[in-house]
Amino acid sequence: MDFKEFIENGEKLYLPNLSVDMVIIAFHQGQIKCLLLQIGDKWLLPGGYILRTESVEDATVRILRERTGLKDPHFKFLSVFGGEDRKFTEEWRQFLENNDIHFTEGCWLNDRFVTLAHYSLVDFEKTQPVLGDIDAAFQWFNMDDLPNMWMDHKDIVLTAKERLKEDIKQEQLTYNLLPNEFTMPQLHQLHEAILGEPLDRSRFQKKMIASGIFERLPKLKKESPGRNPYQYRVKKA
Amino acid sequence: MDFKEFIENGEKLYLPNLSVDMVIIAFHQGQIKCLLLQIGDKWLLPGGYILRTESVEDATVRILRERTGLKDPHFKFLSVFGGEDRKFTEEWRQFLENNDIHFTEGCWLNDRFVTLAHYSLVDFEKTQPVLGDIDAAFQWFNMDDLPNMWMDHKDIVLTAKERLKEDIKQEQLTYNLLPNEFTMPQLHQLHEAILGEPLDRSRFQKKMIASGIFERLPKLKKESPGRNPYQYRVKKA
DNA sequence: ATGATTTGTGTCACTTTGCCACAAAAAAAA
DNA sequence: TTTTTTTTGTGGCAAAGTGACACAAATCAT
Repeated sequence: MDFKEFIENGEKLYLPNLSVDMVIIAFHQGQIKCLLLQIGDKWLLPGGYILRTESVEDATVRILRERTGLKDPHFKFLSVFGGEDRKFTEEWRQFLENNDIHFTEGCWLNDRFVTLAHYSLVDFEKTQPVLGDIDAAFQWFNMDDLPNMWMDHKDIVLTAKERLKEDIKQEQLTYNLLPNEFTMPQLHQLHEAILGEPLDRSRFQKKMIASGIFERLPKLKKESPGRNPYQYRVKKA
Repeated sequence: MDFKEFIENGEKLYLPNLSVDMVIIAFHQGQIKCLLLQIGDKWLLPGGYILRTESVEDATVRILRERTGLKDPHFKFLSVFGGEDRKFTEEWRQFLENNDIHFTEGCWLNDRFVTLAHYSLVDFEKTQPVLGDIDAAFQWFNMDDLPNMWMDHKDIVLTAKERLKEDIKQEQLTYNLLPNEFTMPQLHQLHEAILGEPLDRSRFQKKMIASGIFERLPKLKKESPGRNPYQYRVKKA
Protein backbone atom coordinates (compact mmCIF):
# COMPACT_ATOMS: atom_id res chain seq x y z
CA MET A 1 0.00 0.00 0.00
CA ASP A 2 1.53 3.30 -1.02
CA PHE A 3 1.03 6.52 0.84
CA LYS A 4 -1.71 7.86 -1.41
CA GLU A 5 -3.82 4.78 -0.85
CA PHE A 6 -3.02 5.01 2.84
CA ILE A 7 -4.44 8.51 2.96
CA GLU A 8 -7.55 7.55 1.08
CA ASN A 9 -8.36 4.16 2.52
CA GLY A 10 -6.54 4.07 5.81
CA GLU A 11 -9.60 4.82 7.84
CA LYS A 12 -11.22 1.60 6.67
CA LEU A 13 -8.30 -0.44 7.96
CA TYR A 14 -7.34 1.44 11.09
CA LEU A 15 -9.12 2.66 14.19
CA PRO A 16 -9.61 6.39 13.65
CA ASN A 17 -8.39 9.09 16.05
CA LEU A 18 -6.04 6.69 17.78
CA SER A 19 -2.33 6.23 17.25
CA VAL A 20 0.62 4.46 18.83
CA ASP A 21 3.91 6.28 19.31
CA MET A 22 7.17 4.68 20.33
CA VAL A 23 10.09 6.16 22.20
CA ILE A 24 12.78 3.74 21.13
CA ILE A 25 15.70 4.08 23.49
CA ALA A 26 19.25 2.80 23.12
CA PHE A 27 22.58 3.25 24.84
CA HIS A 28 25.56 4.20 22.72
CA GLN A 29 28.91 5.76 23.52
CA GLY A 30 27.93 6.43 27.09
CA GLN A 31 24.75 8.27 26.20
CA ILE A 32 21.04 7.55 26.17
CA LYS A 33 19.63 8.04 22.71
CA CYS A 34 16.27 7.76 21.04
CA LEU A 35 15.35 7.02 17.48
CA LEU A 36 13.59 9.72 15.48
CA LEU A 37 12.35 9.95 11.92
CA GLN A 38 12.44 13.00 9.70
CA ILE A 39 9.46 14.23 7.73
CA GLY A 40 9.89 17.61 6.13
CA ASP A 41 12.30 19.63 8.21
CA LYS A 42 11.04 18.35 11.51
CA TRP A 43 11.49 15.13 13.43
CA LEU A 44 8.96 12.83 14.97
CA LEU A 45 8.62 9.60 16.89
CA PRO A 46 8.22 6.32 15.08
CA GLY A 47 4.57 5.41 15.29
CA GLY A 48 1.58 3.99 13.55
CA TYR A 49 -2.06 3.10 13.75
CA ILE A 50 -4.02 0.20 15.11
CA LEU A 51 -5.55 -2.20 12.61
CA ARG A 52 -9.18 -2.91 13.30
CA THR A 53 -8.24 -6.58 13.46
CA GLU A 54 -5.37 -6.38 15.92
CA SER A 55 -5.04 -5.57 19.59
CA VAL A 56 -3.28 -2.44 20.80
CA GLU A 57 -0.45 -4.61 22.02
CA ASP A 58 -0.12 -6.38 18.68
CA ALA A 59 -0.04 -3.03 16.92
CA THR A 60 2.71 -1.87 19.24
CA VAL A 61 4.82 -4.94 18.54
CA ARG A 62 4.17 -4.72 14.82
CA ILE A 63 5.20 -1.07 14.67
CA LEU A 64 8.31 -1.78 16.71
CA ARG A 65 9.31 -4.68 14.49
CA GLU A 66 8.74 -2.71 11.33
CA ARG A 67 11.00 0.05 12.56
CA THR A 68 13.74 -1.85 14.34
CA GLY A 69 13.88 -5.24 12.69
CA LEU A 70 13.91 -6.84 16.15
CA LYS A 71 11.97 -10.07 16.59
CA ASP A 72 10.94 -9.78 20.19
CA PRO A 73 11.51 -6.20 21.28
CA HIS A 74 11.07 -4.96 24.83
CA PHE A 75 8.31 -2.38 25.31
CA LYS A 76 6.24 -0.84 28.03
CA PHE A 77 3.26 1.45 28.07
CA LEU A 78 4.16 5.04 28.84
CA SER A 79 1.19 7.36 28.84
CA VAL A 80 -1.86 8.65 26.99
CA PHE A 81 -1.55 11.99 25.22
CA GLY A 82 -5.07 13.12 24.58
CA GLY A 83 -5.29 16.90 24.34
CA GLU A 84 -8.40 18.23 22.63
CA ASP A 85 -6.36 20.10 20.00
CA ARG A 86 -4.00 17.30 19.20
CA LYS A 87 -4.09 17.58 15.40
CA PHE A 88 -1.29 17.52 12.85
CA THR A 89 -3.10 19.53 10.19
CA GLU A 90 -0.30 21.99 9.62
CA GLU A 91 2.43 19.36 9.62
CA TRP A 92 0.61 17.21 7.07
CA ARG A 93 -0.26 20.19 4.88
CA GLN A 94 3.38 21.19 4.60
CA PHE A 95 4.51 17.69 3.86
CA LEU A 96 1.83 16.99 1.26
CA GLU A 97 2.38 20.28 -0.51
CA ASN A 98 6.10 19.69 -0.72
CA ASN A 99 5.48 16.29 -2.23
CA ASP A 100 2.74 17.29 -4.66
CA ILE A 101 0.18 15.03 -3.08
CA HIS A 102 -3.39 16.23 -3.22
CA PHE A 103 -4.39 17.72 0.11
CA THR A 104 -7.80 16.79 1.39
CA GLU A 105 -9.01 18.94 4.24
CA GLY A 106 -11.27 16.21 5.56
CA CYS A 107 -8.67 13.46 5.46
CA TRP A 108 -8.76 11.14 8.48
CA LEU A 109 -5.15 12.00 9.27
CA ASN A 110 -6.19 15.60 9.75
CA ASP A 111 -8.53 14.73 12.53
CA ARG A 112 -7.71 14.80 16.20
CA PHE A 113 -5.56 11.92 17.48
CA VAL A 114 -5.25 10.43 20.92
CA THR A 115 -1.93 8.64 21.10
CA LEU A 116 -0.87 5.71 23.21
CA ALA A 117 2.79 6.36 23.91
CA HIS A 118 5.12 3.48 24.72
CA TYR A 119 8.80 3.20 25.30
CA SER A 120 11.11 0.46 24.18
CA LEU A 121 14.62 -0.39 25.32
CA VAL A 122 16.77 -1.84 22.57
CA ASP A 123 20.32 -2.96 21.95
CA PHE A 124 21.91 -0.29 19.77
CA GLU A 125 24.04 -2.77 17.86
CA LYS A 126 21.21 -5.15 17.05
CA THR A 127 18.82 -2.46 15.90
CA GLN A 128 18.63 -1.77 12.20
CA PRO A 129 16.22 1.16 11.79
CA VAL A 130 13.96 0.97 8.75
CA LEU A 131 12.52 4.03 7.04
CA GLY A 132 8.82 4.28 6.32
CA ASP A 133 7.46 5.31 2.93
CA ILE A 134 7.46 8.96 3.76
CA ASP A 135 10.37 9.31 6.14
CA ALA A 136 13.33 11.27 4.82
CA ALA A 137 15.82 9.92 7.33
CA PHE A 138 16.32 8.35 10.72
CA GLN A 139 18.76 9.37 13.39
CA TRP A 140 19.63 8.52 16.96
CA PHE A 141 19.39 11.67 19.08
CA ASN A 142 20.80 12.23 22.48
CA MET A 143 17.82 12.47 24.85
CA ASP A 144 19.22 15.69 26.25
CA ASP A 145 19.62 17.32 22.89
CA LEU A 146 16.51 16.90 20.79
CA PRO A 147 15.80 18.59 17.46
CA ASN A 148 12.66 20.43 16.38
CA MET A 149 9.86 17.94 16.69
CA TRP A 150 6.22 17.55 15.74
CA MET A 151 3.80 18.98 18.26
CA ASP A 152 4.06 17.26 21.61
CA HIS A 153 6.51 14.59 20.54
CA LYS A 154 9.28 16.23 22.53
CA ASP A 155 7.08 16.10 25.62
CA ILE A 156 6.58 12.40 25.02
CA VAL A 157 10.32 11.80 24.86
CA LEU A 158 10.90 13.77 28.04
CA THR A 159 8.13 11.85 29.77
CA ALA A 160 9.86 8.63 28.76
CA LYS A 161 13.16 9.90 30.09
CA GLU A 162 11.64 10.65 33.47
CA ARG A 163 9.72 7.41 33.51
CA LEU A 164 12.83 5.40 32.85
CA LYS A 165 14.47 7.01 35.88
CA GLU A 166 11.61 5.85 38.06
CA ASP A 167 11.39 2.41 36.57
CA ILE A 168 15.01 1.38 36.98
CA LYS A 169 14.82 2.05 40.69
CA GLN A 170 12.15 -0.62 40.87
CA GLU A 171 12.78 -3.17 38.20
CA GLN A 172 15.79 -4.56 36.48
CA LEU A 173 15.05 -3.77 32.87
CA THR A 174 18.08 -1.87 31.72
CA TYR A 175 19.85 -4.96 30.50
CA ASN A 176 17.65 -4.63 27.43
CA LEU A 177 19.88 -1.72 26.50
CA LEU A 178 23.04 -3.83 26.53
CA PRO A 179 24.32 -6.80 24.55
CA ASN A 180 23.54 -10.27 25.86
CA GLU A 181 26.86 -10.35 27.60
CA PHE A 182 28.02 -7.28 29.42
CA THR A 183 30.23 -6.14 32.26
CA MET A 184 29.37 -4.45 35.53
CA PRO A 185 31.23 -1.27 34.58
CA GLN A 186 29.05 -1.06 31.47
CA LEU A 187 25.87 -1.54 33.49
CA HIS A 188 27.14 1.00 35.98
CA GLN A 189 27.80 3.63 33.34
CA LEU A 190 24.38 2.97 31.87
CA HIS A 191 22.63 3.60 35.17
CA GLU A 192 24.62 6.75 35.72
CA ALA A 193 23.64 7.97 32.27
CA ILE A 194 19.96 7.28 32.89
CA LEU A 195 19.86 8.86 36.32
CA GLY A 196 22.17 11.69 35.36
CA GLU A 197 24.10 11.42 38.60
CA PRO A 198 27.09 9.45 39.90
CA LEU A 199 26.42 6.12 41.59
CA ASP A 200 28.78 4.45 44.00
CA ARG A 201 30.50 1.67 42.08
CA SER A 202 30.96 -0.66 45.01
CA ARG A 203 27.43 -0.66 46.21
CA PHE A 204 26.03 -0.76 42.71
CA GLN A 205 27.94 -3.91 41.94
CA LYS A 206 26.90 -5.59 45.17
CA LYS A 207 23.28 -4.69 44.61
CA MET A 208 23.20 -5.97 41.05
CA ILE A 209 24.81 -9.24 41.99
CA ALA A 210 22.54 -9.59 45.02
CA SER A 211 19.50 -9.15 42.80
CA GLY A 212 20.19 -12.64 41.59
CA ILE A 213 19.02 -12.11 38.04
CA PHE A 214 22.49 -12.13 36.52
CA GLU A 215 24.94 -14.96 36.25
CA ARG A 216 28.64 -14.42 36.10
CA LEU A 217 30.47 -15.90 33.17
CA PRO A 218 33.88 -17.25 34.10
CA LYS A 219 35.30 -15.71 30.97
CA LEU A 220 37.18 -12.48 31.12
CA LYS A 221 37.37 -9.98 28.35
CA LYS A 222 40.58 -8.31 27.26
CA GLU A 223 40.81 -4.66 26.41
CA SER A 224 42.85 -1.56 26.99
CA PRO A 225 44.45 -0.72 30.38
CA GLY A 226 43.25 -1.95 33.75
CA ARG A 227 42.00 -5.20 35.16
CA ASN A 228 39.71 -7.38 33.08
CA PRO A 229 36.06 -7.33 34.14
CA TYR A 230 33.86 -10.37 34.42
CA GLN A 231 31.07 -10.68 31.94
CA TYR A 232 27.48 -11.27 32.99
CA ARG A 233 24.29 -12.29 31.34
CA VAL A 234 20.68 -12.57 32.42
CA LYS A 235 19.85 -15.89 34.02
CA LYS A 236 17.56 -17.95 31.90
CA ALA A 237 14.55 -19.46 33.61
CA MET B 1 -30.04 14.01 25.13
CA ASP B 2 -31.94 10.80 25.66
CA PHE B 3 -30.51 7.38 24.98
CA LYS B 4 -32.13 6.96 21.56
CA GLU B 5 -30.54 10.15 20.30
CA PHE B 6 -27.28 9.07 21.95
CA ILE B 7 -27.30 5.85 19.93
CA GLU B 8 -28.09 7.64 16.69
CA ASN B 9 -25.97 10.76 16.95
CA GLY B 10 -23.34 9.91 19.51
CA GLU B 11 -20.67 9.25 16.94
CA LYS B 12 -20.84 12.84 15.77
CA LEU B 13 -20.14 14.13 19.25
CA TYR B 14 -17.72 11.54 20.58
CA LEU B 15 -14.48 10.00 19.41
CA PRO B 16 -15.40 6.57 18.08
CA ASN B 17 -13.88 3.30 19.31
CA LEU B 18 -12.55 4.92 22.43
CA SER B 19 -14.01 4.92 25.92
CA VAL B 20 -13.07 5.88 29.46
CA ASP B 21 -13.80 3.52 32.33
CA MET B 22 -13.51 4.37 35.98
CA VAL B 23 -12.76 2.12 38.93
CA ILE B 24 -14.16 4.28 41.70
CA ILE B 25 -12.79 3.04 44.98
CA ALA B 26 -13.93 3.82 48.51
CA PHE B 27 -13.27 2.53 52.02
CA HIS B 28 -16.25 1.59 54.13
CA GLN B 29 -16.63 -0.57 57.19
CA GLY B 30 -13.08 -1.78 57.00
CA GLN B 31 -13.33 -2.91 53.41
CA ILE B 32 -12.23 -1.65 50.01
CA LYS B 33 -15.19 -1.23 47.73
CA CYS B 34 -15.81 -0.13 44.19
CA LEU B 35 -18.82 1.42 42.59
CA LEU B 36 -20.63 -0.53 39.88
CA LEU B 37 -23.71 0.13 37.79
CA GLN B 38 -26.31 -2.38 36.72
CA ILE B 39 -27.53 -2.76 33.16
CA GLY B 40 -29.67 -5.77 32.51
CA ASP B 41 -28.67 -8.51 34.90
CA LYS B 42 -24.98 -7.71 34.78
CA TRP B 43 -22.81 -5.06 36.32
CA LEU B 44 -20.30 -2.74 34.74
CA LEU B 45 -17.90 0.06 35.54
CA PRO B 46 -19.02 3.66 35.36
CA GLY B 47 -17.65 5.05 32.14
CA GLY B 48 -18.26 7.23 29.16
CA TYR B 49 -16.94 8.60 25.93
CA ILE B 50 -14.67 11.44 24.97
CA LEU B 51 -16.25 14.49 23.38
CA ARG B 52 -14.44 15.58 20.25
CA THR B 53 -14.02 18.96 21.90
CA GLU B 54 -12.52 17.86 25.19
CA SER B 55 -9.25 16.28 26.26
CA VAL B 56 -9.08 12.75 27.61
CA GLU B 57 -8.38 14.19 31.02
CA ASP B 58 -11.37 16.51 30.86
CA ALA B 59 -13.56 13.60 29.83
CA THR B 60 -12.32 11.61 32.80
CA VAL B 61 -13.10 14.41 35.23
CA ARG B 62 -16.49 15.04 33.64
CA ILE B 63 -17.47 11.37 33.87
CA LEU B 64 -16.30 11.18 37.46
CA ARG B 65 -18.22 14.27 38.42
CA GLU B 66 -21.37 13.07 36.71
CA ARG B 67 -21.25 9.81 38.62
CA THR B 68 -20.04 10.89 42.04
CA GLY B 69 -21.12 14.49 42.43
CA LEU B 70 -17.62 15.32 43.64
CA LYS B 71 -16.19 18.67 42.56
CA ASP B 72 -12.53 17.84 42.40
CA PRO B 73 -12.18 14.06 42.48
CA HIS B 74 -8.88 12.25 42.72
CA PHE B 75 -8.06 10.07 39.72
CA LYS B 76 -5.13 8.34 38.11
CA PHE B 77 -4.60 6.57 34.84
CA LEU B 78 -4.66 2.81 35.19
CA SER B 79 -4.17 1.00 31.90
CA VAL B 80 -5.28 0.58 28.31
CA PHE B 81 -7.53 -2.35 27.50
CA GLY B 82 -7.34 -2.79 23.77
CA GLY B 83 -8.07 -6.37 22.75
CA GLU B 84 -9.02 -6.85 19.10
CA ASP B 85 -12.37 -8.43 20.03
CA ARG B 86 -13.36 -5.94 22.62
CA LYS B 87 -16.98 -5.43 21.55
CA PHE B 88 -20.17 -5.28 23.57
CA THR B 89 -22.51 -6.45 20.81
CA GLU B 90 -24.20 -9.15 22.83
CA GLU B 91 -24.54 -7.01 25.94
CA TRP B 92 -26.13 -4.13 24.00
CA ARG B 93 -28.41 -6.46 22.05
CA GLN B 94 -29.84 -7.91 25.24
CA PHE B 95 -30.34 -4.54 26.83
CA LEU B 96 -31.94 -2.96 23.76
CA GLU B 97 -34.29 -5.89 23.21
CA ASN B 98 -35.43 -5.82 26.81
CA ASN B 99 -36.17 -2.14 26.50
CA ASP B 100 -37.85 -2.21 23.10
CA ILE B 101 -35.29 0.04 21.50
CA HIS B 102 -34.59 -0.54 17.86
CA PHE B 103 -31.41 -2.50 17.45
CA THR B 104 -29.10 -1.34 14.69
CA GLU B 105 -26.39 -3.82 13.83
CA GLY B 106 -24.11 -1.10 12.55
CA CYS B 107 -24.49 1.20 15.54
CA TRP B 108 -21.27 2.85 16.66
CA LEU B 109 -21.65 1.34 20.12
CA ASN B 110 -21.46 -2.11 18.54
CA ASP B 111 -18.01 -1.45 17.16
CA ARG B 112 -14.77 -2.37 18.84
CA PHE B 113 -13.74 -0.16 21.78
CA VAL B 114 -10.34 0.56 23.23
CA THR B 115 -10.84 1.75 26.77
CA LEU B 116 -8.69 4.02 28.88
CA ALA B 117 -9.14 2.71 32.40
CA HIS B 118 -8.60 4.98 35.38
CA TYR B 119 -9.03 4.59 39.07
CA SER B 120 -10.32 7.11 41.52
CA LEU B 121 -10.09 7.18 45.29
CA VAL B 122 -13.07 8.80 46.94
CA ASP B 123 -14.47 9.46 50.37
CA PHE B 124 -17.38 7.07 50.82
CA GLU B 125 -19.40 9.51 52.86
CA LYS B 126 -19.04 12.40 50.45
CA THR B 127 -19.87 10.39 47.36
CA GLN B 128 -23.42 10.48 46.14
CA PRO B 129 -23.59 8.10 43.17
CA VAL B 130 -25.81 9.22 40.31
CA LEU B 131 -27.49 6.82 37.93
CA GLY B 132 -27.19 7.26 34.18
CA ASP B 133 -30.18 7.15 31.84
CA ILE B 134 -29.95 3.44 31.32
CA ASP B 135 -28.56 2.20 34.61
CA ALA B 136 -30.90 0.11 36.70
CA ALA B 137 -29.01 0.54 39.94
CA PHE B 138 -25.72 1.32 41.56
CA GLN B 139 -24.01 -0.56 44.34
CA TRP B 140 -20.73 -0.58 46.23
CA PHE B 141 -19.13 -4.00 45.89
CA ASN B 142 -16.36 -5.42 47.95
CA MET B 143 -13.34 -5.67 45.66
CA ASP B 144 -12.88 -9.28 46.72
CA ASP B 145 -16.42 -10.27 45.95
CA LEU B 146 -17.49 -8.98 42.55
CA PRO B 147 -20.72 -9.84 40.72
CA ASN B 148 -21.15 -10.94 37.12
CA MET B 149 -19.70 -8.16 35.02
CA TRP B 150 -19.52 -7.04 31.41
CA MET B 151 -16.67 -8.56 29.44
CA ASP B 152 -13.31 -7.60 30.86
CA HIS B 153 -14.61 -5.17 33.47
CA LYS B 154 -13.75 -7.57 36.26
CA ASP B 155 -10.17 -7.72 34.97
CA ILE B 156 -10.05 -3.95 35.07
CA VAL B 157 -11.16 -3.90 38.70
CA LEU B 158 -8.60 -6.53 39.65
CA THR B 159 -5.89 -4.59 37.82
CA ALA B 160 -6.85 -1.52 39.85
CA LYS B 161 -6.69 -3.51 43.06
CA GLU B 162 -3.16 -4.69 42.29
CA ARG B 163 -2.11 -1.26 41.10
CA LEU B 164 -3.30 0.37 44.29
CA LYS B 165 -1.11 -2.02 46.28
CA GLU B 166 1.92 -0.92 44.32
CA ASP B 167 1.07 2.74 44.41
CA ILE B 168 0.60 3.14 48.15
CA LYS B 169 4.09 1.81 48.74
CA GLN B 170 5.38 4.77 46.77
CA GLU B 171 3.06 7.70 47.22
CA GLN B 172 0.79 8.96 49.89
CA LEU B 173 -2.58 8.98 48.20
CA THR B 174 -4.75 6.88 50.42
CA TYR B 175 -5.95 9.84 52.41
CA ASN B 176 -8.32 10.42 49.50
CA LEU B 177 -10.24 7.45 50.82
CA LEU B 178 -10.74 9.00 54.25
CA PRO B 179 -12.56 12.05 55.56
CA ASN B 180 -10.59 15.29 55.80
CA GLU B 181 -9.81 14.53 59.41
CA PHE B 182 -8.83 11.04 60.35
CA THR B 183 -6.88 9.08 62.92
CA MET B 184 -3.77 6.95 62.55
CA PRO B 185 -5.63 3.75 63.47
CA GLN B 186 -8.05 4.48 60.63
CA LEU B 187 -5.23 5.02 58.16
CA HIS B 188 -3.56 1.91 59.48
CA GLN B 189 -6.63 -0.24 58.98
CA LEU B 190 -7.02 1.18 55.50
CA HIS B 191 -3.50 0.20 54.50
CA GLU B 192 -3.97 -3.26 55.92
CA ALA B 193 -7.17 -3.64 53.95
CA ILE B 194 -5.51 -2.56 50.72
CA LEU B 195 -2.43 -4.73 51.14
CA GLY B 196 -4.39 -7.63 52.57
CA GLU B 197 -1.79 -8.26 55.24
CA PRO B 198 -1.05 -7.03 58.76
CA LEU B 199 1.24 -4.02 59.15
CA ASP B 200 3.17 -3.18 62.29
CA ARG B 201 1.32 -0.38 64.00
CA SER B 202 4.31 1.30 65.55
CA ARG B 203 6.39 1.58 62.46
CA PHE B 204 3.41 2.54 60.33
CA GLN B 205 2.61 5.46 62.58
CA LYS B 206 6.21 6.67 62.65
CA LYS B 207 6.52 6.41 58.91
CA MET B 208 3.32 8.31 58.25
CA ILE B 209 4.26 11.09 60.63
CA ALA B 210 7.79 11.20 59.25
CA SER B 211 6.42 11.63 55.72
CA GLY B 212 5.59 15.14 56.79
CA ILE B 213 2.44 15.49 54.74
CA PHE B 214 0.09 15.27 57.68
CA GLU B 215 -0.41 17.69 60.50
CA ARG B 216 -1.60 16.65 63.87
CA LEU B 217 -4.66 18.34 65.21
CA PRO B 218 -4.48 18.96 68.95
CA LYS B 219 -8.08 17.84 69.29
CA LEU B 220 -8.88 14.40 70.44
CA LYS B 221 -11.92 12.43 69.50
CA LYS B 222 -14.01 10.49 71.96
CA GLU B 223 -15.39 7.07 71.30
CA SER B 224 -15.82 3.67 72.85
CA PRO B 225 -13.12 1.96 74.98
CA GLY B 226 -9.40 2.77 74.84
CA ARG B 227 -7.29 5.85 74.61
CA ASN B 228 -8.37 8.71 72.36
CA PRO B 229 -6.43 9.01 69.13
CA TYR B 230 -5.15 12.24 67.68
CA GLN B 231 -6.73 13.44 64.50
CA TYR B 232 -4.70 14.33 61.45
CA ARG B 233 -5.29 16.12 58.21
CA VAL B 234 -3.27 16.71 55.09
CA LYS B 235 -1.05 19.77 55.33
CA LYS B 236 -2.18 22.52 53.04
CA ALA B 237 0.50 24.05 50.85
C1' DA C 1 -10.89 1.31 92.17
C1' DT C 2 -9.92 -2.55 88.85
C1' DG C 3 -9.39 -4.53 84.53
C1' DA C 4 -9.86 -4.67 79.59
C1' DT C 5 -9.03 -2.19 75.48
C1' DT C 6 -7.04 0.98 72.52
C1' DT C 7 -3.43 4.27 71.26
C1' DG C 8 1.17 6.57 71.45
C1' DT C 9 5.93 5.86 71.74
C1' DG C 10 10.51 3.61 73.02
C1' DT C 11 13.98 -0.04 72.51
C1' DC C 12 17.04 -3.03 70.27
C1' DA C 13 18.81 -6.21 67.08
C1' DC C 14 19.21 -6.57 62.18
C1' DT C 15 19.59 -4.92 57.49
C1' DT C 16 20.44 -1.61 54.06
C1' DT C 17 22.84 2.58 52.45
C1' DG C 18 26.57 5.86 51.58
C1' DC C 19 31.25 6.49 51.50
C1' DC C 20 35.85 5.33 51.42
C1' DA C 21 39.87 2.32 51.09
C1' DC C 22 42.71 -1.13 49.28
C1' DA C 23 44.19 -5.15 46.72
C1' DA C 24 44.32 -7.47 42.13
C1' DA C 25 45.03 -7.32 37.23
C1' DA C 26 46.61 -5.49 33.02
C1' DA C 27 48.44 -1.99 29.85
C1' DA C 28 51.75 1.88 29.54
C1' DA C 29 55.89 4.11 30.81
C1' DA C 30 60.55 4.23 32.54
C1' DT D 1 62.53 -5.60 33.64
C1' DT D 2 60.73 -2.66 36.96
C1' DT D 3 57.64 1.03 37.97
C1' DT D 4 53.60 3.68 37.18
C1' DT D 5 48.95 4.33 35.80
C1' DT D 6 44.47 2.77 34.97
C1' DT D 7 40.65 -0.12 35.79
C1' DT D 8 38.05 -3.61 38.36
C1' DG D 9 36.70 -6.51 42.39
C1' DT D 10 35.83 -6.54 47.15
C1' DG D 11 35.94 -5.30 52.12
C1' DG D 12 34.89 -2.24 56.14
C1' DC D 13 32.32 0.90 58.87
C1' DA D 14 29.36 4.60 60.46
C1' DA D 15 24.73 6.27 59.64
C1' DA D 16 20.14 5.62 58.53
C1' DG D 17 16.21 2.65 57.98
C1' DT D 18 13.37 -1.65 59.14
C1' DG D 19 10.89 -5.25 61.87
C1' DA D 20 9.27 -7.09 66.02
C1' DC D 21 8.19 -6.39 70.46
C1' DA D 22 7.43 -3.97 74.93
C1' DC D 23 5.35 -0.74 77.79
C1' DA D 24 3.11 3.45 79.37
C1' DA D 25 -0.98 6.48 78.84
C1' DA D 26 -5.80 7.15 78.33
C1' DT D 27 -10.48 5.71 78.43
C1' DC D 28 -14.65 2.71 78.95
C1' DA D 29 -16.97 -1.19 81.37
C1' DT D 30 -17.51 -3.47 85.65
